[in-house]
Amino acid sequence: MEERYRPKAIEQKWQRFWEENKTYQATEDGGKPKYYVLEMFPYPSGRIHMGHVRVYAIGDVIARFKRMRGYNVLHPMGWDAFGLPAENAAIERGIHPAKWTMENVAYMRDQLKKMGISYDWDREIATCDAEYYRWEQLVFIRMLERGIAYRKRSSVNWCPSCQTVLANEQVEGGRCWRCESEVTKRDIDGWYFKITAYADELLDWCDRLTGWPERVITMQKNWIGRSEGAEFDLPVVGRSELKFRVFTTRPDTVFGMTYAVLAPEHPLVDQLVTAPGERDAVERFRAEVLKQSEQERVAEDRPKHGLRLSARAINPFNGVEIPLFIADYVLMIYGTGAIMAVPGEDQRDWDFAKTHGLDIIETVKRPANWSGEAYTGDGIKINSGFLDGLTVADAKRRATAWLVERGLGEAKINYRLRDWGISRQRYWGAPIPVLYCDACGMVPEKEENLPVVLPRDVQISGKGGSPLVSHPAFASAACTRCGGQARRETDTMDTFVESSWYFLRYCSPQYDGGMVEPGAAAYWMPVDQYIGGIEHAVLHLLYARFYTKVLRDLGLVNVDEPFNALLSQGMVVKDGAKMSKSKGNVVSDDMIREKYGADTGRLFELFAGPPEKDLEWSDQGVEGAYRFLTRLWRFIFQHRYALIAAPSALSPNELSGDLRNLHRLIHRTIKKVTEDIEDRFHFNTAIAAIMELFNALSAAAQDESRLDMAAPVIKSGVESIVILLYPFAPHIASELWESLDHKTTLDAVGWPKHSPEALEEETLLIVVQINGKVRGKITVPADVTQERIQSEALADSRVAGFLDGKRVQRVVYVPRRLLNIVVEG
RNA sequence: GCCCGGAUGGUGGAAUUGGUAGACACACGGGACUUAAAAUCCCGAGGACCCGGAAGGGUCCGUGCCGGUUCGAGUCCGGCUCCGGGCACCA
Repeated sequence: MEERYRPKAIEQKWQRFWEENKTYQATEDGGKPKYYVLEMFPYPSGRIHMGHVRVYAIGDVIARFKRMRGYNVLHPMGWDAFGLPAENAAIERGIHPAKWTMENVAYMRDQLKKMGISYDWDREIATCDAEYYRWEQLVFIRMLERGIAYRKRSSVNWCPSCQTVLANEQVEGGRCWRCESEVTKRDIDGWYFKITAYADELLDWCDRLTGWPERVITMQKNWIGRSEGAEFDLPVVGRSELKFRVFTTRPDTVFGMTYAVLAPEHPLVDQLVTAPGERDAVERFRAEVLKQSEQERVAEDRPKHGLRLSARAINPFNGVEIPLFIADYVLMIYGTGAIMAVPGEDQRDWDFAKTHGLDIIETVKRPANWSGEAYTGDGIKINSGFLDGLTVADAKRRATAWLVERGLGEAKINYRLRDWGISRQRYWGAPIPVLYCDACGMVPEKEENLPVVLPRDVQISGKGGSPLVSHPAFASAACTRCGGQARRETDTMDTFVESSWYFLRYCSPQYDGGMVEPGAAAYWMPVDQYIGGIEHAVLHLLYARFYTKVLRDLGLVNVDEPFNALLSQGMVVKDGAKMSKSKGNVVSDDMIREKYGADTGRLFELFAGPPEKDLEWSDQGVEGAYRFLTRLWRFIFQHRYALIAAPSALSPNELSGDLRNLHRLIHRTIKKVTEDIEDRFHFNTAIAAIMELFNALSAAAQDESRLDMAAPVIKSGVESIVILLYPFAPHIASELWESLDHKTTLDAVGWPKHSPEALEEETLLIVVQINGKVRGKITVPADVTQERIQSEALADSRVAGFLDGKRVQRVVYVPRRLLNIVVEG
């Protein structure tokens, strides 16, 4: 053992040891319970920095801890290797996306190894590997057969900068999630996954995902946006052949309907409007709506624009004729694209009615001191014919029943969630395995032809769309049905498809009989603990849940949900912004490792705060972590031979006074660190407890005269610290363990158990309060009665001074902790 | 606008179910070592005020603000303020 702590040398030593011994290789055998811990895999964008390291450090603590606790742990790593930045690099620097990606992978893999993260590297995968995405293509064909994948022409979100379509989940406030360009609308043919078919199941399972953070569940529920209501037809006045369907969540308010609105692009509008003058007005209105939807969509409190049509509709409930509008606040994409308007009980309708001078009928009795506009609360129905006197909930049921009895409508559930658009007009992604034949139309690729390999020999210019379109060998192919000339699909899949099942592939990464070897999936799935950033609360995490359910229905896995528990870690922040290359505020992990070592970098990020909170980067904080490891190193170096020589058998009964307290602290620390890691993932307090124990040991070791007697306790304390520190700072812990003359490695040693006997206290510190204020503290034997404590407290001179002869009204005793004497005045 | 979080020393953060607020660490101040500095080690510390020559001792206030429940509130309840996040014409 060297006197100086040289992190670089020992980190290399142990990393080599782990690699050579395949310490972290996971196998399916063993009588141990399995534990699958996974961090969201990274996009190989270049370099890992300390902003990225946090999630891996968290995952590694859990993986190492669980191994020591006797679990068979799967902890894999791979690369989300398809995506736009690779293409952009190709455009900017003329490097092929594949080369750029794999170079980044090589560098980042090396970085992760140098951080000492305990991955089973034999299971590494990259999603751009044809042996990976071929299974996704096979599943695509299966989804196609079942109608879960389908093609349609639709108005889509288009990112002009990325030159591709985006899914709804990938648009944030009208902007692209990646490049923040303003998203526009386009009518385009594309492929969709029918996630809406799973809307109910995705929603129902939200309440069973008890290991997920509440806010992620809330976000997913909101995103799915289930609403129950009714649908029915409104006939058009004087045109018996024409009617339109409306959806409402408030069928109880039908008697308050004073007008109806169609979305501007509603197909009925063209049939309703025949007079040339009105047609022009409609077209002008539509043009205006289309224009504003791009720019003013995000604007707050947008005024509602509408155009009154000459046609009128009939309220089927009371036969009343009502005016009909087209208006921008009704969307074609939700419900039926048409609404009945009830300004009395809907704020949007109220706003519109006010600006257009329309009637407002109240159908729910307002509370006594109500002063608002539209009333959306509960109450008793009024002005509502046969619904009068009912509550809102009862009236909803009655109104719906009324519609059903007459065959006019039905109960209906609508979702905000829309099908997942997966076509991307880009090169660097997994090819969609279908062909278009002039004679046969769309035909799937034959299974034996899979994978449809993404060709490497392309020119990427960034202009004129995907280079696949002009790649003759790829784009033209023989029809799989008639053998005739066919055109291959040149869109590629959204990269979120690859990340929707990578956790499955880790179970059997080499398996060539399908996506996953059934036995391996049955053994490892689901992921027991998933860790990642909150930014994927509705993106990746919703897609992966959906895709898993599809795979389950295809018989490929037998789990309903992919991730049993989720930990959403906070960002690493520096100078008030998230640490990122584009912000220019990154701290390189290479530099941290060079100066302090991987253990220090990890320890700092774990100690600075609980994982779910944002973490403020602090150079001094890193220094502090380094100082702690150095002090520990030096302490063990100094006392090394005494510690090795000291006997280790200990019984609390043989100890007295300070040493017994120290012994108790050791076991209290073991208990606390165990619980902090296992129950709450509060690594910061676990590390604080370790530091506290070390401070106590240092103090005990200073008294040289008693060192002999103290040695066994100190030895036990030091060894406990080294073991407890292992998940956080594995290299230094391993080295210190070895230097204490241990032949087995820490992975084999196992996690310590605290001894309940050691925790027992022979004396108690009782806080004495008078009227709730601390007035004294007394030390009493642990087995003492309340009466005894009370009399001792009253005898305490300080306490007596405060009592000052006042009459005691009441005494509250909290066993073993506190005595509160309540006095008059 | 709606729905979630959050607010504790100079700073990051502790405080298990209501029971000693501020663990641990950073920064800071003082001291030791040193020719000097760095490193290291030791000591101090929420604020205001009081007693004492001093070492030391004491009182009051204090967890964003106002109120409540309780013997006792950082923790529970009601009402606000500010900050962060999500959704935003979804009928």
